[in-house]
Amino acid sequence: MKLTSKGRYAVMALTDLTLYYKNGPVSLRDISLRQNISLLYLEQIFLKLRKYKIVESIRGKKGGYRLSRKASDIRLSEILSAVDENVKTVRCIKHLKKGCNGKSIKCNTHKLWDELDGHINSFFEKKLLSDLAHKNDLEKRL
Amino acid sequence: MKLTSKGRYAVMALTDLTLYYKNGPVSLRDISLRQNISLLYLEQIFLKLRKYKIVESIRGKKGGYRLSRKASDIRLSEILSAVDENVKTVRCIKHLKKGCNGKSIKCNTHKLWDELDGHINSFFEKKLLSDLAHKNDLEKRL
DNA sequence: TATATTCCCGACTTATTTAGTCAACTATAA
DNA sequence: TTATAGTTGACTAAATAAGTCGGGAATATA
Repeated sequence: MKLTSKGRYAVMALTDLTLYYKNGPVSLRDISLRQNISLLYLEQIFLKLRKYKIVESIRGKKGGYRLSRKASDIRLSEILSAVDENVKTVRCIKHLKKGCNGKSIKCNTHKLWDELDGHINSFFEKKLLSDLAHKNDLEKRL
Repeated sequence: MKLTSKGRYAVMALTDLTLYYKNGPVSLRDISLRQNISLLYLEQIFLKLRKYKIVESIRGKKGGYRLSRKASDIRLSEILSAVDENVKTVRCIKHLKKGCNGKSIKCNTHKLWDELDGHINSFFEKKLLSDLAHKNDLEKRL
């Protein structure tokens, strides 16, 4: 089990965005340089974040992105599901085809994976973007 | 994030083993047939389970495997780590190379992943093999 | 002792997913 | 009118996971 870098990057980038947003929007170029994430890859990621209304885009020169809500209103679970890091460990569907109908021993372990899903999801639902972005972290570095 | 099928199979197979063990050892062939998991793949998995002293093997005709301890003494975390499902979401090492030293904003999110690791690990540490294998599940099907 | 069964083990192939790139476009500030 | 920055789909490369193969060793039983 692992979290892929896409979700990690999304969280990192949004933390950066939260910290560096002041008056104007923050460009991906800047985030890319600061966080050392490929610009082209960031574009892919922010496309999804925009579709899920986590960020808003401003085009053109001086353009960039800004959060569409307060950081304290954005759950990490939303971010991860936006970039398709679906915290869904196992789907029974595959097995159904082979005779797993929820009654047989084959399904003995399903409840376990369901519980696990719930366990992980609740972790990310409790965490807010604002929990990660502390202004003082930023100031220390300047 | 997802749990791979290797870990899933390991848990399924051991649940099966627990339920079907009576006097003699249980062969992988039987588990393979009941759980619909490739025999060759099971061999791979049980090799690791044996190395980690979760099961013991009995060779030869009428051979097979048995648990090396009571099911109530086997944590799921052991099973998963045996088959290399290391529940380690992110290692900072990769990033260190690119300048992540635990102080910069790049590491802002690390604490998060560490917490997540702990959260998931504690889930699997609390769960025992015996929690999954209930004799009555078996009897219902006979 | 011969044979079938079962575990043992490394190497190999294939499939799937993730990570990252490219090219061509649209909008807008200066 | 030009440089900047987001938009989009398609593409490639790399990594990982899943699964297979072939040959070997141990042992119960006939």
